[in-house]
Amino acid sequence: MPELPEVETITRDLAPVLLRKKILGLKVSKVRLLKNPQSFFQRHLVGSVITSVSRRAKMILLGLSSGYTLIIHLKMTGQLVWHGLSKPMRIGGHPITGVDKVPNRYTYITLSLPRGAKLYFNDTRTFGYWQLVKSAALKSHFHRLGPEPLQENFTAAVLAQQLKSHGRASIKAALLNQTVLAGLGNIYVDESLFAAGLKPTRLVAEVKTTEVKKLVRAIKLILLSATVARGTSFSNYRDGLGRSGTYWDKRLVYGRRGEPCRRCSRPILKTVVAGRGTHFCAKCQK
DNA sequence: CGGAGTGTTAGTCG
DNA sequence: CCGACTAACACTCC
Repeated sequence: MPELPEVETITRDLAPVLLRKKILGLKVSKVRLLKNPQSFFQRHLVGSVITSVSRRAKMILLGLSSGYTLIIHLKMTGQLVWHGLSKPMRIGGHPITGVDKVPNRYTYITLSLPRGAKLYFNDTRTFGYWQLVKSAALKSHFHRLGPEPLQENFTAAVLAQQLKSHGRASIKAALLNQTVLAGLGNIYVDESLFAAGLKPTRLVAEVKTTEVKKLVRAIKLILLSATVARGTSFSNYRDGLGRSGTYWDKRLVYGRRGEPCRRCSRPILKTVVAGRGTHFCAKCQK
């Protein structure tokens, strides 16, 4: 499901309702989704207070008073849904057709919070996970992860450096690689490559310095406007304010096979690159 | 009904 | 180390 803009949106929505709240209880019906033993979660998660809510790459991070950080990865179909007693609110995640209520049959983890509030984790395909890592060890835990593309210090020079050891890969494969750059996924890689005028199959070694500059501008622009739009959603996804992510309407190539290119009117093509469905315009991308 | 495809990534193999 | 490929799983679409 979610790439950087979606996870960022979910994180921002969750922060005000989770910050400084004590975790009163934990219920798990699919232990496989926990990366540490459930007893470990009982000890270091339950009873602790959430002291920070943030994002790194496509992961949501809850800092805890126990000295641990809870890492939540939604992978393809994970959802986080917060419910308060007085003010039901749905936060994050994509719809599960015909399953509007929580908890439902895909709810595998539930946190109990003060005043009867709950945080539900639903995940149809069950690829997502929860993991506790010592907060002091977070840096080394993430040491292989690439830079955050929306940070000021992410520049063309930085991307060029990151791409250096991947000269024989396609530019699409490299951008999907989270150790090269953190947070891009299939939608925003296709959109960024279109915006930069680069064909997804182009070998990294063949990408010129001026093109890396264009690419960095494109990535920042796309991710920023997608975040402002509160992400992309198929179908009837709702964010924390009950609205849909609206980037779907702004996308220029993803999921537009056969439709006219917005720049040159030629039909958008779909192929497979790096094992993923890939959309591009043969005329506008070289 | 069967098979392909789905927003991710860890693991395997060459 | 690098990169291609696949599996993990459940569901939708054709």
